[in-house]
Amino acid sequence: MDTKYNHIEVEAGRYQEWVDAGLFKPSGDQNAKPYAIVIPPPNVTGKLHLGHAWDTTIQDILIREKRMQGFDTLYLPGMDHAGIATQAKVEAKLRAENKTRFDLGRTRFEAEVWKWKEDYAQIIRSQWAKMGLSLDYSRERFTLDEGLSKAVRKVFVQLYNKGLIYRGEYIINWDPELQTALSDIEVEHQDDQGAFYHVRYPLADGSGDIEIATTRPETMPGDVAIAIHPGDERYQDLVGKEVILPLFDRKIPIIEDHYVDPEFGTGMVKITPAHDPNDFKVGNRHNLARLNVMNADGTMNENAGIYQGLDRFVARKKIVADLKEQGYLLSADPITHSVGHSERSGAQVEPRLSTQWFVKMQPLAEMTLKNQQTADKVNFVPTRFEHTFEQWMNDVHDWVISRQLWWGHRIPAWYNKQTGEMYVGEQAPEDEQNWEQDPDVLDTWFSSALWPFSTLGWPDEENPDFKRYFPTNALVTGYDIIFFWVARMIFQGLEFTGQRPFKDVILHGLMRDEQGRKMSKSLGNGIDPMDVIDKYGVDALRWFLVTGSAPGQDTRFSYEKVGAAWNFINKIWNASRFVIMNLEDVKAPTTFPQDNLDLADKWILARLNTTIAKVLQLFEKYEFGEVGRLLYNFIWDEFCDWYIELSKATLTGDDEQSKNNKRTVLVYVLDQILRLLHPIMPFVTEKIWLTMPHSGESLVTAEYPTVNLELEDEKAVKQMTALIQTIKAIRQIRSEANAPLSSPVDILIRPKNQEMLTILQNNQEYLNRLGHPKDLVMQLDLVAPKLAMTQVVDNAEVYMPLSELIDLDEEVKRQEKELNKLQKDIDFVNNKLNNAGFVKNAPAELVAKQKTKLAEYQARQQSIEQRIIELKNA
RNA sequence: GGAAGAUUAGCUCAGUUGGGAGAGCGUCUGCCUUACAAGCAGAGGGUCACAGGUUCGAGCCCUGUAUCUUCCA
Repeated sequence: MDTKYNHIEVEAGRYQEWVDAGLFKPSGDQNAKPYAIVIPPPNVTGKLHLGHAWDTTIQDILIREKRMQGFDTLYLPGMDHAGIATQAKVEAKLRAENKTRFDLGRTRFEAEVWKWKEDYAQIIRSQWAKMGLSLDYSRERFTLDEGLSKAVRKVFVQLYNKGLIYRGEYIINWDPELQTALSDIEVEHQDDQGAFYHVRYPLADGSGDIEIATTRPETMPGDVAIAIHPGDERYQDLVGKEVILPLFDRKIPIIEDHYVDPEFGTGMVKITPAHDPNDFKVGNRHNLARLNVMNADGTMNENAGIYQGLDRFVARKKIVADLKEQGYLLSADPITHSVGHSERSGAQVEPRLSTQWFVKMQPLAEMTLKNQQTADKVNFVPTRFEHTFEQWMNDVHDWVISRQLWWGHRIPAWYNKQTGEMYVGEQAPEDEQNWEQDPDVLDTWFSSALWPFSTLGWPDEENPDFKRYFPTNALVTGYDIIFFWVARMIFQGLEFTGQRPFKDVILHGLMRDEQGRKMSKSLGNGIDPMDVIDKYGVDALRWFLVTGSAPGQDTRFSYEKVGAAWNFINKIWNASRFVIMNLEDVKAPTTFPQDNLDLADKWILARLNTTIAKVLQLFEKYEFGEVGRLLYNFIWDEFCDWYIELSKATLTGDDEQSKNNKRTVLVYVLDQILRLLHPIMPFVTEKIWLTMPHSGESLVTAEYPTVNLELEDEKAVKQMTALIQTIKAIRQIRSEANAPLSSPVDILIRPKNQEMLTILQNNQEYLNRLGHPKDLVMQLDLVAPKLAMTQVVDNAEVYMPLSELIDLDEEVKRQEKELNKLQKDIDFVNNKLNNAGFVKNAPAELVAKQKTKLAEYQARQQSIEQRIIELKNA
């Protein structure tokens, strides 16, 4: 083995071996419990980013742990056709060739996108492989697969027949750049600089003017009324009158509507039903015309008069200039206001009157919220996101599902060429030639909402996968897509399968850059997980992702943190190297020696057992950060720093029996450590495991550690703690006295009692190894040397005579400082014990513990006081 | 306007039934102790944002305030 962990060598070819050996396929064992996770399908046009890396790592950890625990595990891969994103990319490619999709036509364009899709799907698969995901590729799905498309059609038709899908003309969010409808949640609001234009509208009867404030003067040609709040005393005399629309010389009425906020602006607003969602509702109430003044691409149309053909922003400038010139503009005050932008293109969203398909959300939301009151509810981790979800569901709007795109599931609705009659069905009407299919496609999320069951064969409810693995066990994703995806899967799952689609939703946070900013293309601060893997290896990346944060909490990425993960792996690598180098011909560690265990052996086995118990508990609660911390501390601090160091004393000795024992324990603990770590860092653990004696083909299917009550040993832990304290005392004295291990010094120890003396005597080789005394004296009745460094611990006093070297004053100061600290401790404990409430109310165990502590402190205090006197008299 | 999160060591962050505050990185001192110098040993460093409250006991529970962030309208 190399002296350094080399991730390239460790990872090379391994994944393919696993896949070839079929280790990622479900065992299919009918006696085992099923455990299934479906991957959140990445956009087929994209590459995986750190967010994907994060949730797939968590998924893979869960799957690998369950697989090792004997579950029949299915981790199902797949991708999403990502309508808008993919189409946009392919159109951009065509543009570079000076072509548009219209040049190709729908069929050829779709073929072009499929080609594109194949290329990217391959990239994504290779990235999954690099991440080490234990996916069953034989079940890979794509949202546009025939089976999934069938599911989409069935769902659409069924919801339509139930009256939960409808078509109608409403104001929707329109992306003028991509020229498609967007759902509410595809609109991102951001504060933009704009202006509040105050415009004078003359009354038609010449009796004066009114003042209207607007941020969108370009919609003025679409104005059909002026509204005031009913009963607004200031304007009572105006109701029923008309005003003349400036620049357009058109008369429009003044009406009353509750929508108007009399406190805001002038208390009068212009009503433009075709260009504002609120005005649209006002228009409906008052039966006003819907005057659309814009084209789909955001330019002004024929209803805009002389402004026809101008882009909406150009038109705004022009109209403002004209208003000013003709004396209608009273003022223009700069304001910062919230403006909607397309999540995809970034274009300013235009509220647009248009005929679209919608899902009626109210009944679905009610059903979903009701289900959350039952035992079949979906459990969110952390639970606070359950409230986020329910709150959104409580106030959900109808979902615009049609998109004016070519790439996606075509809406299964046909219109009769002669009669205009509409037909909705899973198949085209029989006389298809007389019908025209709706040109639009469905929102991608409409199909991904079905993902947990459509991938398992639904709507064929007899499909063995669906029967066995649905509902799935866990869904892992970022909290940022609770509304987009998680919520929709839940209500579609309930509506169509009658069950929750997954039991638990595990949400992680957002990966931010080193300064805490969101990673984004425009900032160029994104980190490609593949670069991280190239530099540090995927095991380090996985360890960082999963242990570096608390549940649901955002995390800052930094190479430094990944570097720390690398260091840990290197530590494991080298510890393993040590164990393997010392193994001789020790066999596979199926068990550990029951007899002849020394104190250190019993201790490390007990500590291992405690660690296993805690890890198992924490995994159940998805507390990966805590799992990491626990394993890190056990491996580095206890196994490496103590057990391995102590084992050297035995291994360099010549007692063959003890040496063999030691080897067996070393290899047993290492084997258990590798098993514990394998779900998190599969590559390096597999490599090491295969290098050392092992039984079985691969860690992937090896058994996960379980708690073994026989290994518990409180006494050993207590004794070992005392031994460690003593060794630390020696080291501390040496360090304080600038006496490195290489300098020969005598060590004298006065144990507190016979038990401690026995412990020390039994473990003298350990004291020698880690304390390097020239001479080691241990006596119950030891007479402390006058001039010596002293360290008092719970069960012993440790001396290092240094008559020539010691700085007496310094040593007295050091002991006084120690005494000071001790006094504070004593005061603290005394305060508790003197508090009647504490003694009465605190658990007896705790009170007893405090009493023990006090006794120990006082004993140490006495020793130190005595020592100070001796030093002063020296 | 509504909701959620954050505020803990110089920096980045943990801290899960309330019982003497931890890690990584950084800092200081000393070590090539034959697994690892990307390491080892030792040290220093925190009125847990602030103000109240509950409790024998609060980083943790409750109320309020401040600052920052996010989501929704």
